[in-house]
Amino acid sequence: MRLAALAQETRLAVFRLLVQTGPEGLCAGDIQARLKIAPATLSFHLKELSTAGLLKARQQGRFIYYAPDFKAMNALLGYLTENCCDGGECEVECTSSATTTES
Amino acid sequence: MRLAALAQETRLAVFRLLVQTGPEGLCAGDIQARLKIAPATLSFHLKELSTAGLLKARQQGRFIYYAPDFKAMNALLGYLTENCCDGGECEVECTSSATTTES
DNA sequence: AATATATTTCCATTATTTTGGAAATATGAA
DNA sequence: TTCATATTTCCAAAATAATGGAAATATATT
Repeated sequence: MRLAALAQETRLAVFRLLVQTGPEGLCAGDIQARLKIAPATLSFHLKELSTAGLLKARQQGRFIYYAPDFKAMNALLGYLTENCCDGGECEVECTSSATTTES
Repeated sequence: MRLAALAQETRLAVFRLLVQTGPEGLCAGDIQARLKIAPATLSFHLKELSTAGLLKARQQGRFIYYAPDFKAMNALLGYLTENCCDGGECEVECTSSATTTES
């Protein structure tokens, strides 16, 4: 379940960081350094997010880069909009331009 | 955390049912009958959703009606769109008209 | 091959969430 | 007041998830 993958402090933080970073992504070590998470723990969450389809991983040398899968995120938003925002005054709008949201 | 409230099978089912039902809502007993959940369990989840701000409850006689809080749902979608769908090709669109999604 | 670094897997521990029976509370009806 | 129904709270058991140290794996460098 994609929702469940995002519904966890640490994972949401990781995902947000990666969204901010953009499509190039960050390698595990960088994420670790930025968010101060034990390697094993981070690895666990990265797998969780990847399994859910929210992250794409690409190996580069001995680094593994993780980047958000925007398509998946769109699908999730689509699902929520369709199934959980109907019948009502739904008014979601996409700010395609970076809305620089400080942590 | 609102995400966490929705990120649970049973609660998502409850919320979807209520969204389908509309602003009048359903009383606990009806939800219970439809989704076949033990009363104590349902009560627990309803509280969870209410606490998260996703449901509004109104008492009517000895029945308690629960209805989705569409504003809260919009806020959640807004948050996700802002924070988790930036930098990318985000293209969420709201289908304000009922898109009859069968369970 | 030996060494160094990046990341993951293994695994046990701890923490959190979910579940539902039974008792309690609330409201209404007779 | 007594009885019936709706819902919740209490509480303990069961299930699931998160954490991180230590060992394993993978890749690169010398």
